[in-house]
Amino acid sequence: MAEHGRVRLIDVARAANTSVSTVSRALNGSDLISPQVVAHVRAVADKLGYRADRRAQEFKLGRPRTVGVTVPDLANPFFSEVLKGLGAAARADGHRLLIGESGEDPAEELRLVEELADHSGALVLCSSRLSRGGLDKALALPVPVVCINRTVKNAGVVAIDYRAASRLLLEHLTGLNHRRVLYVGGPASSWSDAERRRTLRRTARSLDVTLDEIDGGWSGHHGYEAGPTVLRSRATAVITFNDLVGVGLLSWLHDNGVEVPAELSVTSYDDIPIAAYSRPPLTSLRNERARLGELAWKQLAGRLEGQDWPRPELLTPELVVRASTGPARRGVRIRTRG
Amino acid sequence: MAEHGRVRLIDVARAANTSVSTVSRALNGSDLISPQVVAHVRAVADKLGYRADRRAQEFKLGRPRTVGVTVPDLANPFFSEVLKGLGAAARADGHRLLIGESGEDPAEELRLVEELADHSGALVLCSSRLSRGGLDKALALPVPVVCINRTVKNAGVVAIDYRAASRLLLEHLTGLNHRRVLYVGGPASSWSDAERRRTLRRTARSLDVTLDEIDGGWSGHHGYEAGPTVLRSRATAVITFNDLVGVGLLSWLHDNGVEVPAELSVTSYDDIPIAAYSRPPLTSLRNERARLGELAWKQLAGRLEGQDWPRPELLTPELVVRASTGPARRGVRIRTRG
DNA sequence: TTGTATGCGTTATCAT
DNA sequence: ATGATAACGCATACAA
Repeated sequence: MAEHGRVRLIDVARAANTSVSTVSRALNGSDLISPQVVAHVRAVADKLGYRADRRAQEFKLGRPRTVGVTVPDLANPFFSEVLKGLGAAARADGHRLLIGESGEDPAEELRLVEELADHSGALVLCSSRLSRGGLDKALALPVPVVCINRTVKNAGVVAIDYRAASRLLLEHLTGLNHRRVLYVGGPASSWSDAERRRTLRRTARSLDVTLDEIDGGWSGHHGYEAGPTVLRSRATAVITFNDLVGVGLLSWLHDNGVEVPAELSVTSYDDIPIAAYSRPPLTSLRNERARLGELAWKQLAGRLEGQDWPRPELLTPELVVRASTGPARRGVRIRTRG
Repeated sequence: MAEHGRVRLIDVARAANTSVSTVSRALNGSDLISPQVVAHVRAVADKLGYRADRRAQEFKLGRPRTVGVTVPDLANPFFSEVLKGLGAAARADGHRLLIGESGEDPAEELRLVEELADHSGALVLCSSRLSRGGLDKALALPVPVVCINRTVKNAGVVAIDYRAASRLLLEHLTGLNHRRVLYVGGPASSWSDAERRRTLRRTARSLDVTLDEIDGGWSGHHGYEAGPTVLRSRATAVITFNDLVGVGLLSWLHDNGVEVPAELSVTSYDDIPIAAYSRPPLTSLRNERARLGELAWKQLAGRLEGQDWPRPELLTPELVVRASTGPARRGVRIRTRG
């Protein structure tokens, strides 16, 4: 009967001696159809191994039930967790995730966004590295957009409350008598990095802390390579862009005989799993990453139903104190070797 | 002109005073059309902000240019790297990635696979946790399937050569005079774990090494929790299922005053980035994860063009020796405290 | 070189 | 309760 590769509705209809409409209705559980026919059609469909062509269905029905997502780096557990939350929430509502990784490259992210928009009914930009202009282009696309960790108008926004985050970090450090703190920054195009810097500066001022800043990056080797500069600084505590950078820095400090936290305290944002297993375990800011994804979908779902964008949602992190932070050393640094 | 939300081909045709076919051809660069018309149509399309409905295009053209992928755990850098390689290769050939995460759950993976198959033209199962029967169902789907790190018939196969891997590991350890080795295993449904056990046993026998095994898992806390059991064992060296487990174990050992590698050597599979930054840095097996993804796509691409499945491809890992392995201790364990 | 008409697989509208 | 048919947006075989 089915001489095509795939069994179609019409094949089932023929085999069941009825019409495509009847088969369609029977399979979709329409109530205006006789139970016997439904049973019969179901049986025939099963026998033939019929599977509805979901693409054709969605094409006919309208908007694709697919959510396009961009992340800067799939290997960063922060983003994996966001994707988990987003994926679970979206799937609960019958949607799938089309994922693209920009490799921290704004130009690539823009290409990605346009490609994804062509196949998705909605877009989520995770920690977008897009330029202002790139973001405008993304928002001009004919699909609703939610930004995670970046504030924009005319879009959904879900973000970590970095103001609260930076305050937690600095208050913890001042409580340990640190007065001179160094921030090892993240990727240049990162809004999160800019925001961390802004809130750190502001809070540092209010707490009478001297804040120095250097450029860093997003991964372990950026932290490792920042080692020498960190050592030259006069700071007694370091805040790194994220845990990956923090762990890399810890590694360099160990390799060069700098005792943590006796000589230098290290702390960071995100609290990904390895923060607990690093040596020493890293004091870090825990955030509800999966929740970020979940809320992003909630905003999209509402928007797709015609509602207005809600107000930006800010998630407050929680400080997890571990062994990498301790009382500020007094006076000059003790060098144990090197 | 466009009273629908979206600008369609026919809207452009009307605005350009021509027909849909001409517009279609002009936009797709058909050669049998006059340059002036092409220019005119292009201009009109741009002015109207026309974007082709890629879904309709693909629907019309046939097979969806989407590759469905399942991974057990998005947060494991091993899988992120595979996804990077796969995504890059697929995208270079005009395909996208539909990603699903099973959360290490075979039943969930099966649901996922069927859902993904409905929207994809091909499937890649990464370290599938599917039961034998589940796998059969997956292979019966009307799309070609490639398995990464799992061997099956009638499908593409790309995997790490665990035989070579286990040999590298054990020869390294015997070179350091270890004669009693403990393997801390992975998830029960993992083919990779079974394969690691099988090849370790076999190689251990040939090298006259006593191999003990305990159950573990896939993440840091599995390693941490294996600590007490590891300590009770008489082994002088431990091999963990992967680096995440290894790092967790290292953390427990440190917390409990066991010196690595003086008292116990620890080594592992995968060499994810944190292996280099753990304390001590972890001796591990580096593999070309991104390449796994790349090769998976190559096999799929060939298959989609009608070729037969090629022979399974095995990637040989490389041992990266770091500070977590050293000469076997002699006699009983020295307890520094506890 | 361009336009008209058909079909991809499905759902929904309109008859019956 | 069921069947014939139009339509979703596009590409293309065929006609002109």
